[in-house]
Amino acid sequence: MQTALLDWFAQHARDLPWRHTRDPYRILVAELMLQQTQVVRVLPKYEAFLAAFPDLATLAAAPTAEVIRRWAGLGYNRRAVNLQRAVQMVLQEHGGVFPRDVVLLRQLPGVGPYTAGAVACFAFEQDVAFMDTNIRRVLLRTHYGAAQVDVPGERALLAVAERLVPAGQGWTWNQALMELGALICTAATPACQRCPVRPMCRAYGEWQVTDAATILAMGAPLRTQAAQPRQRAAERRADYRSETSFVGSRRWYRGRIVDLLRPLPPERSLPLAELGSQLKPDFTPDEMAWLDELVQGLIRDGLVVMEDGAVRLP
DNA sequence: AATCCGGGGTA
DNA sequence: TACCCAGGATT
Repeated sequence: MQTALLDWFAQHARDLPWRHTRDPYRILVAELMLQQTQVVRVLPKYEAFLAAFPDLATLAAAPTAEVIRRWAGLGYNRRAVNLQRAVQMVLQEHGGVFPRDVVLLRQLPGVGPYTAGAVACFAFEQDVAFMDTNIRRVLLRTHYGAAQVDVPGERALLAVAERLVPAGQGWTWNQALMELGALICTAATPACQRCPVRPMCRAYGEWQVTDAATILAMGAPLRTQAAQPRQRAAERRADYRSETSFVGSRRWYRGRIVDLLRPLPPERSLPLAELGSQLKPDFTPDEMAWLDELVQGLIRDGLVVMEDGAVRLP
């Protein structure tokens, strides 16, 4: 499996900016931006952000409001605050030298199991294993097949990932796994016909059998594609259901508030009542409690500060 | 283990 | 509409 995937990656890897550096600061910026956010949407923001904050010290010293402004369009604005706090911690608690150990990396705000492993691997080229949505999907299919039952837990899957990392090639291997998940072994309609590890993929074998059985039973004409999974319970995240009508949701209003505060000149703040009326045209005083609760949440996240009943970016 | 946290693209 | 995306923090 290793050789086939590494050869494929050498041929088909996308040219992504964060693959040209081993600077842990630049890697961390990329990984924070990429949390739950597609590569194509990070691409236009990444270089612009680094142009504004070229190094760790610049970002650490910048006004948080400016960091939040530069984060516009990426979503999950807490990540911007976490990122700045993380580099401030590197500066203050590690003398400006990025920790290499995943246990220490893990202590930085906004850095969980995935990001700690990714920084250790992609910045410091350590042969570590970690799990993201791409790697998880690829390994589930290759090693556990198409079945939706008896899916392994995260521990077992991580153990599989660790066993696969080729010595001395952790960087390329993990990039390749993620690239395969992003380009070939996609969630809805995997392009098995172009997959370099198809011969050793358990799911592909099972889909072939399913396809053949269908042909026998139905007399269906031969298809060029193997049968595809109709649903993937194990890969499904918890909060997909009823996320309909995002507009008007709490998350949506949080985003609107930050959007309203972003263009304000430095140190200018917006009275709560004014914020309410800008948020929704028919804003009434009895909705003030609702607005205040919303703002309190943003304050807890470090995205907003309030003084004298007026709010602004920190 | 469940929820919350943005936003935009796609079938 | 439902799904999906280089996850993390909180409870």
